[in-house]
Amino acid sequence: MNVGQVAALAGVTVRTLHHYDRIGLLSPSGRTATGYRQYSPSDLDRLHQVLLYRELGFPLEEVATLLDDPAADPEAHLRRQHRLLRDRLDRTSAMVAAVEKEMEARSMGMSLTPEERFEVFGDWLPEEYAAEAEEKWGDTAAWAQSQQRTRAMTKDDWLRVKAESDAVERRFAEALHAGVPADSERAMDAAEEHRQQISRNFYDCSPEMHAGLGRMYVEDERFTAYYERIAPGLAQYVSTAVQANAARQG
Amino acid sequence: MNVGQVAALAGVTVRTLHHYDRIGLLSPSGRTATGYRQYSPSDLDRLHQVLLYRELGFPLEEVATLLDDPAADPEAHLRRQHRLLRDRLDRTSAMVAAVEKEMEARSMGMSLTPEERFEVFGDWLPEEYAAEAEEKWGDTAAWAQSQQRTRAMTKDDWLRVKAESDAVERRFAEALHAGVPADSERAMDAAEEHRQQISRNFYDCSPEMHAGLGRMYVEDERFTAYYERIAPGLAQYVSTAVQANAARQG
DNA sequence: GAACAGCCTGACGCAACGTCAGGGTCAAGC
DNA sequence: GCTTGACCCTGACGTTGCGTCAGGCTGTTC
Repeated sequence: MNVGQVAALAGVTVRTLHHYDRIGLLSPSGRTATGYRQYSPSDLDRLHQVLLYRELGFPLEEVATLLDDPAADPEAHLRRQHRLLRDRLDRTSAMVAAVEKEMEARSMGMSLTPEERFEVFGDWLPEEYAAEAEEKWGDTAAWAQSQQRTRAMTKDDWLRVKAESDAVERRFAEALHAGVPADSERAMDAAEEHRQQISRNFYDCSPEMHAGLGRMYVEDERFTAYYERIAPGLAQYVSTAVQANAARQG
Repeated sequence: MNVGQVAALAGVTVRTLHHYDRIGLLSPSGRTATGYRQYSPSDLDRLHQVLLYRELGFPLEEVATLLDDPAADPEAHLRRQHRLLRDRLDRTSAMVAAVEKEMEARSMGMSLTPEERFEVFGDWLPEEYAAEAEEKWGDTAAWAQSQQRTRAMTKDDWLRVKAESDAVERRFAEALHAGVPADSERAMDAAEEHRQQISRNFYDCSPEMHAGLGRMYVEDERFTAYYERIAPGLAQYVSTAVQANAARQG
């Protein structure tokens, strides 16, 4: 097949295929004597994968590394795509629900607080993050353990985990609001609860690892944003409490 | 509120807010004496809308025209956002189903045809298109009529409409495959059926309007791609048949 | 009053293409 | 065998939506 046909089949432009060729993401396996690109069935396979990952928001360079990884078999890709798509499904449902909530509120003549309205953008951990996390920690024991446990979780398990973490986040927020110092006993106790929660639900989280997480809460702006959305100053607060707790343990 | 706080609340970067200010999409309603941006609650409202439309894939310039349209009240935006989100939900479900189908096929040791695998990218009419269509035809009587009728449609109605149009597309494809000329009686009859289908389900489609549609099938590459995915050469075939039929009527 | 986080305005960089420009190629029809 | 029109090629520049410094003011805190 030549470019035009492939483009029509896949619903992309010819220019896009040229681009993928240029950057080495998808080079047709052959050329005619006159230089026309010739796409084989396996090229179409690859294009299909590329488009799925692209749709999920992956940068093309990352798509290339994913697809060129010899350790990742086709089924692994399918499983990952399936998981990411379900994540998106959940996220979109949440947004639909949020819009419906707002419509309802409006029709009753009331309006929501800004926090409530931005909430849905907050329940994040979107596709991009999942991929980055895997790249960062994919080869650690903790990641493997976490993957194993979360794979076995049912919907109910997830709700329970979410409720647990909401609760500990509330404890932090209340302590902050009450003016309790972040390195106080009370805050450190919440931090310890946080650590044990992670250990129970995801992976064995040592105080050292927990301290590392704590640092990330202020260094990675997405984590910062997550906590700041719950309460201003909470990211720094949790970070300090977690690190103080780690020091106390050690 | 100043930039940093708004950014944390909404889960975007400060740079993004600067950008929105620069392009006039969202300018804070005030500045301090020293030039600091000050965001009011209504600025937050607008930001919320912006982020929703952005999430749905609208270019920022279009978001601006949407939000600055004095004729569009907040509820209209909510309704549109709701519709677009549900479209995305349907589309994502379809993709999940497609991946599951492929996983199943693989586990049984068989593989799908390329057409089957790209199908899901094909059932298009995504968010962007809906917006463009409205911009193009939003002020025509046909558009209003179509909006009115489609609003009243149930899920079952949609399935029926989809089945009808699939059937007429198959008639075209079979005629093409059989080598029947596009301006033959048989092809023109299919075209006439197509026109009446549009008139029944969407808006009164005169032969002239139908001829215009026909031209678009070869001029707009997305329509072309749609028909080409059913069968190679079908876009041109349908276009010719539709225009020949219009000439026959006139 | 010194330190440090937070804000400002340029200005350049980048990803993923869109969009010509200028020029060969292929199939169909005369 | 020649034209015509659709299709292909390779540059090369343009666009969107920010990221990422750089260089400099502001505001709070100890």
